[in-house]
Amino acid sequence: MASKYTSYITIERLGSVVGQEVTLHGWVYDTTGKGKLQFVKLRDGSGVCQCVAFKPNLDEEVFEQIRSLTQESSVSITGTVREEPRAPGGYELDVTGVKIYQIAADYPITPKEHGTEFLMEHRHLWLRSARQHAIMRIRSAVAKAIRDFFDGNGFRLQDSPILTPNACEGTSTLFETEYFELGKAYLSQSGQLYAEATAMALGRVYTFGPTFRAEKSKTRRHLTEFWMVEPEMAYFDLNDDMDLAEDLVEYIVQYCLKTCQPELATLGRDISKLEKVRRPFHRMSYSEAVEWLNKNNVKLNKKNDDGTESQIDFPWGEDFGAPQEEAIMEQFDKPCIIHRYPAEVKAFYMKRDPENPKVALAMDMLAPEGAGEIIGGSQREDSYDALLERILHENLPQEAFQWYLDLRKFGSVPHSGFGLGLERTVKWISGAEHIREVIPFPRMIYRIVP
RNA sequence: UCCGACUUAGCUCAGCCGGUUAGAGCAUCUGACUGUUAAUCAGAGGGUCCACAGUUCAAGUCUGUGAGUCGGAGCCA
Repeated sequence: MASKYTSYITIERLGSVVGQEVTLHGWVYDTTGKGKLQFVKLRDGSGVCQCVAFKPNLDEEVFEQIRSLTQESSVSITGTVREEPRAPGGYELDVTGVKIYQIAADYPITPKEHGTEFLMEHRHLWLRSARQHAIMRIRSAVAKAIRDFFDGNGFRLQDSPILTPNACEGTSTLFETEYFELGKAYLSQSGQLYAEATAMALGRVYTFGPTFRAEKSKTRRHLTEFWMVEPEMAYFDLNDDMDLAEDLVEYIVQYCLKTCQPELATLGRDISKLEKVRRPFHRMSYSEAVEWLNKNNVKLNKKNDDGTESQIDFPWGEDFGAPQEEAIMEQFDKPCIIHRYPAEVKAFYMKRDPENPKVALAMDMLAPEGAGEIIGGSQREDSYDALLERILHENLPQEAFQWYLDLRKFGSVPHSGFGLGLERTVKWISGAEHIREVIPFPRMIYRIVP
């Protein structure tokens, strides 16, 4: 990576200084030795470089300092860069000098196996290990791909508020806090309503920030605090919305393939699966999906009144759960968009399909390899009367939504948008087992430390 | 909120049908070693068996209650 801040060399740029004496600044990743020969793997955030100290070639004092280094000690090591096929990474440093900042004692995360509970308690240190380091670099790349994609397509970044006066969709449980004399405030579960307002001002906008859900979810794909990007576009209908979602996801995946090969290799990710993520993706309507489920005998587990369970054909009108989505996705090796869900199971602001008022112009994008839902979106209701009717029907406080209704009063236009979950996308691309591994400090129902 | 699992050394785990002084590997410390990749070899130290109550001659092991953690469902990104 080009940078003007090159006052010292970093490990990822070692290839450009072969034969020269340089000083690396970092932390001891691992040490091993064989008497007069000592190996120190040094990491500096950009990579890992093996440094070799051979006693007969060095001052007694320098060799003893090298020998005293422990895992995660902070140190600057000077030496000559050499190409060395035996070294991981291909380059090696022949040590000539060392400056110790701190000898670290009893670093808890050893190169041996650990359980996730232990690692999560040491999340602040776990981030230094190779797998987590690779995942965090992929997360950074996904975020950059998202910003590049929108910035390059005429979108403007418009931040939406995190403190909000009311529930956005009225369904999910929110974190609550006192807000001076104005009563209760809630942490935002979506910036969408505000994005609709800024889209009416700037045409195409996106909000990208943290979002909060107080649901007591305990699964490997849920966080209570996660990052979501939400584009909102004036004069986009549902088809435009789905096209944009496909373009975005294709761009993100291809960008990671282009810029994160070493990270994907560290994670042992099957690249060929990601290479297949090319437009066009699969699409099917909810009704087609229900038909497919019943044709393929994917039954719905239904609890009877007496507590027993029975398996029934999937009834039109019921929302899909994880088992249905997984069954549908098993047949695909790239994402699939399911659109036109029953209006009853979807949010109040989604526009009904003029051709079939029973369904909403909604869409979800499911990712393959069991990654599940990464996008949810819709064309928005743009008729004042229809939106007001929905608000009243859902028993939402009309006053709180007056500004939102105003958008349908003063120059209402067809418009659409969606939300893409950053962590779910990173989890899919990196192949991480659990969503808690793809955000530096995950917030989950039973964990807020560290 | 519902269902299920787990808790023994710093870490990962074993511990039989309840039976003597609690086991291994790794990590740590000491020593040997010129190419290690989770090095190897020799030695040393390291335990409130999650907590409380109960059954029993005897509980890490059986029973009950509680706590903590994890997984799944629902909700959704």
